[in-house]
Amino acid sequence: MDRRTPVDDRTGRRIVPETARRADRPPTRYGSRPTMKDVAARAGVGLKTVSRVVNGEPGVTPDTERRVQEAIEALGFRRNDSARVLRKGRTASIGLILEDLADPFYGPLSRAVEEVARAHGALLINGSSAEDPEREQELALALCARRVDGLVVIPAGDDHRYLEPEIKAGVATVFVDRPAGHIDADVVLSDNFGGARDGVAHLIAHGHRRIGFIGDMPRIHTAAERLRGYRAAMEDAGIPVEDSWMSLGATDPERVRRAAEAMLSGPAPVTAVFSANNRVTVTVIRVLAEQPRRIALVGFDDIELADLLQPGVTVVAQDAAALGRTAAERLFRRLDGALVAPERIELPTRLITRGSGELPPAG
Amino acid sequence: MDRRTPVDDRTGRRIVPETARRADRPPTRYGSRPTMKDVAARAGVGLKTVSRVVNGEPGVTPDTERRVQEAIEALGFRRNDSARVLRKGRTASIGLILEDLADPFYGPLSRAVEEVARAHGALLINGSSAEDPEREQELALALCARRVDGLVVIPAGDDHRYLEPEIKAGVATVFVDRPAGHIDADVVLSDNFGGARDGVAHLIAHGHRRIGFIGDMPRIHTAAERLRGYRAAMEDAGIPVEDSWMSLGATDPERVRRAAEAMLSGPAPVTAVFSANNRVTVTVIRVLAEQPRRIALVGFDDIELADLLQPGVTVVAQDAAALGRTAAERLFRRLDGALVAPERIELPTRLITRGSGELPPAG
DNA sequence: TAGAGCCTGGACAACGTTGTCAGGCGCGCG
DNA sequence: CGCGCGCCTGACAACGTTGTCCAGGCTCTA
Repeated sequence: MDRRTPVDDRTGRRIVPETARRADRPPTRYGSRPTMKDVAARAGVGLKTVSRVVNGEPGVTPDTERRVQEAIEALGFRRNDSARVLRKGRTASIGLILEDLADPFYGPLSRAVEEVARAHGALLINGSSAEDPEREQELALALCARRVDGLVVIPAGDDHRYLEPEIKAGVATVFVDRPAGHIDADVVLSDNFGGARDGVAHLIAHGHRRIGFIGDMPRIHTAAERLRGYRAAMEDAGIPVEDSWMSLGATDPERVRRAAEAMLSGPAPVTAVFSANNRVTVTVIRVLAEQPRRIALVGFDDIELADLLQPGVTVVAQDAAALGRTAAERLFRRLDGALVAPERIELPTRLITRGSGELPPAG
Repeated sequence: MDRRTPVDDRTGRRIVPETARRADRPPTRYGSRPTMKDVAARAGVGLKTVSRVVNGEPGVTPDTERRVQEAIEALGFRRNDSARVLRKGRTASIGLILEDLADPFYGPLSRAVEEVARAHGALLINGSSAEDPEREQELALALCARRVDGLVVIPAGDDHRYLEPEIKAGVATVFVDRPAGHIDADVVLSDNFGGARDGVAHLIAHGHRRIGFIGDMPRIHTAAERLRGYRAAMEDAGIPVEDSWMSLGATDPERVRRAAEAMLSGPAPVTAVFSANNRVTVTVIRVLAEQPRRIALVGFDDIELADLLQPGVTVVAQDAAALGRTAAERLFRRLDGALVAPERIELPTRLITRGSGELPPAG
């Protein structure tokens, strides 16, 4: 490292002052902004004429338009959209509330929502609820106070009656990944039940009967649905499920590790595990790698590099981008006034076999 | 899958109408919103008194406050922040422009920015530039028109003079991950040069002399700095670098694969590779897995599951969350009026050894 | 009991933009 | 030559909120 510049001991940061401000910079007062009135005065025209030019409205002589453009350029004018919003009623922005921006599952989802918003000329405001219903509500209402045109919500809570006045007032609202609670609204979901059932059936088809299930907290809809899928697959195959094979709770590595190790020990350990989301899967992979026997694994949600592990990880993949895209498109169609009755849309999942789900039961 | 509900053949979506709206719902006109005036009328008080209650200002009798609260409740009133912003000048929101929300590197970064914003009572508006300078500018100016209080920018372009009027007008602006072009502004960077140099020196220390470098397009600052670090390490060790060992360009899998395969073939192939970002690393791992000999690898940026591969992937990790946090904190300190001169802050990187970087040169 | 001071409440303007409407000018037609 | 029509242009109000300022009523004290 370059040792000539001072380094903050505690943080290790290196701090270098930037070059001094260039001398030719005009002495402008900070914090002031030219308005259309200023532009009008400078161009020697009326206020409304400036508005016409800025918005590309017809009815302005080329000569006048040029004068106005010059004044705008000279003053560095930029229209104040807050005032515009106040006047027009629409903000051309939508809100997205998800659980955690840093979770790799939500990256593609929010990117997809953003793309659709961009195509409709809208900006995206987003916030993370951190799986806290109160924070979800706080965020949603703050966005409504900003008068976003619409809201895409990945619910943390299970009661969304607080949004009723907003929806009535015209905020187009679509729920994604999990259904809304106690209100009628558009919902876009993955086929959590079917996906989990297919994944577990896949393990059964490869000879497993003692299959473990490790999932998220049961109050979360997706977790409950995936458990239901597991139970359905086992029942379809006529396999009675033992309580010790199922573990639901927080997805932190410590708990998941304990749960997995419990299922894998004792007199009749499981020979396969179904892990019900990406965070759980990552920890389960670590635990299985330490086992003397090869344990089969199918995970819900795809994972980067899953194909490079030994063995490759078989997963039930959901299409996060499609979830986001579908929800956002529906939101804008509603804004265009096309839709009336709320609908529930379910997207299919896809089983991707890579090896871990095809392992035979270990003696 | 449940076969009783209709399925759209093309998309595989299942569509179910939600239950009919509840009958007890009052017939409200959509799109209308009560204002403070309405609340005042209903409560039988003046407009300003409502404002006082809504903002928790003193000088209102408990009895009056109760009456106002009841009216707010009854009408479902929610303050219109657009009008508030217009009046007050501050929006309590900041903008974040990054390259791609879906890139796992930017998830923790934007999450960190959001956390800091939240602590300051501000919302986060964000957009992706898709590495397109024009789109970056378009987004930045749109956010300025919304009168965001500040801007965190991961630059796609290399000329940011277009932001000068905005910064002068008081938009607190901080650049992250890459420096700003042609303007003085706060910058928060990782030590790309030092990190790359350390990573390459690590390979040299394990006996390698023929070391390849695969990086991003050289116009991107981080890519250039990491290449500089590679060259410095090689020079420090007195190893002359051959042109065929270096490859810079787009990070799509096809190009990276061709580049890696080229370095690994021929009469004197490289025995180790330094991959200069997360996307490159993922592809290089795939290519190396197909090679008959064990090739050493050090990558810039950490990768999930890197520890579970065979061998584990040695990386130079940067702290994305710290980048975002530092930038956002600086932005808010500037908003508080504490800062004057722009600074350049550099965060250290960390070498994490997991096996792939410690392999000896293969015969 | 009267005056001073405090506390509560409300009228009014202003924030910067856009929609409405009317005025002025030039040109074509009768 | 005069009238009417159409095209530009600008004055004005309104969007919903907050800051300023003043009025009225109350209490407390001399």
